[in-house]
Amino acid sequence: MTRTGRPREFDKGKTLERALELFWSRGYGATSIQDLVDALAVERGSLYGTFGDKRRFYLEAVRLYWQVYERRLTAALDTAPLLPVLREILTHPARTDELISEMGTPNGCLVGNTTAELVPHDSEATEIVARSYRGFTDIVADALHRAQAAGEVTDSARPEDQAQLLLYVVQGLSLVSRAGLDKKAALAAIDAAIDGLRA
Amino acid sequence: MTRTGRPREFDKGKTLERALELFWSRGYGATSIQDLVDALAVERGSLYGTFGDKRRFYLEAVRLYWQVYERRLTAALDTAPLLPVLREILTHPARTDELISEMGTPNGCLVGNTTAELVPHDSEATEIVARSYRGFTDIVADALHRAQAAGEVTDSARPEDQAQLLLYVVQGLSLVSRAGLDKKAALAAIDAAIDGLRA
DNA sequence: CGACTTCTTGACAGCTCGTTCAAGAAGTCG
DNA sequence: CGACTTCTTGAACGAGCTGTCAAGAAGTCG
Repeated sequence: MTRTGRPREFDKGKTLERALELFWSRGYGATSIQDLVDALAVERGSLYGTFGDKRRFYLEAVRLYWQVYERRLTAALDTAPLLPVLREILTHPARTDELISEMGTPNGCLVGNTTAELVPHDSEATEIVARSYRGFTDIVADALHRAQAAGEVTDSARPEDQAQLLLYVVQGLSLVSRAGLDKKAALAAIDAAIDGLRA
Repeated sequence: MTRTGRPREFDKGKTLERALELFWSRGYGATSIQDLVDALAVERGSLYGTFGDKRRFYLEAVRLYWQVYERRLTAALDTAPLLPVLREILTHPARTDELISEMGTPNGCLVGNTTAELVPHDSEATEIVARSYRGFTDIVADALHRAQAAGEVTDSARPEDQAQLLLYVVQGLSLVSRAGLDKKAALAAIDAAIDGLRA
């Protein structure tokens, strides 16, 4: 029996979501505990008591991010025709409306950012992002498989390989766009990729 | 006239190259001045006197990286047929043999790594990587233009758009591969991309 | 040789950061 | 109320970092 003590004064879930936004926009290393304390209105000791150290806190945020993204991706791709939706997803890689209020994504894809910053030297982070990538390709490959069967997508390549290629495209777009997004050029490139999938 | 004083005891160019390797493999933030001092066998004061502060040092290394890569890319793409070479470049994004002795690249593409770590909040870094990306797409678009004229590459999309897409693919591959490279899957995805360019 | 310039060395200041911890506050239960 | 548990607060610690600087070494030039 856990004898109940003083109740927590903040919402753990909401706090994790807000920390996710901060980590997302600034990255792991550039987000200090003090930044979190200021933004979350929760003191250091409480953060440590609730979430463990900074690294565990961050990894928990990444897990949440992927969890939400995976659910939205699965839902979005369960439709026909597939290619228009796929195009939309590529151009808005993380339209996770449930999580962030602003229209644009703070800074590309959090999984990609984590890869650049912590992988491969942090093995737990490596496992999380590897699983996320595998999840993405599995979901997309499933959808492409259906779309191939429906005659919408070319079967000149296996769905898994097409999905892997799309993963590269999303992550590349997300990364390169940080240096300044030429929307016209980006859209044209995405269209070229989508056209390459057409049957 | 500059009265000559005590001569420098280390080779500036070689030192920059070795610093590049270190920055490449560990990233900007994770490479401390002490790491550089140990690896380069040059004391702090000399580094500061020769290269300015850490940030300028790093940006100089990135400039060198791109300079070498650009030269090799231009040379490599000046050939026909284009697609086999393009495939090779995608799968070995930074085979800059002149710079590194080992076969594999220390850690993806340094320009991509810089993008993830310093862009957009560092404006000088942003300009460097943006110029590099533009250089890449210019060179590749030129080659694709020739290959389209030769009937090797499909003209269903503009060469610039195809080049932009290839930039995304290289950077995406470079990033995602940090989480563990499934060579079979990666090659198959690249092949799918190359096949999509075929006329 | 002596004046002058530049490079080398490594100690040091100053700062930021992650993490800990003791003291107190806010609950529950008997 | 009093014992017990858990959460809160914020000061303090120690580690690691970047950048500086004074003293000395190694050259050139007159």
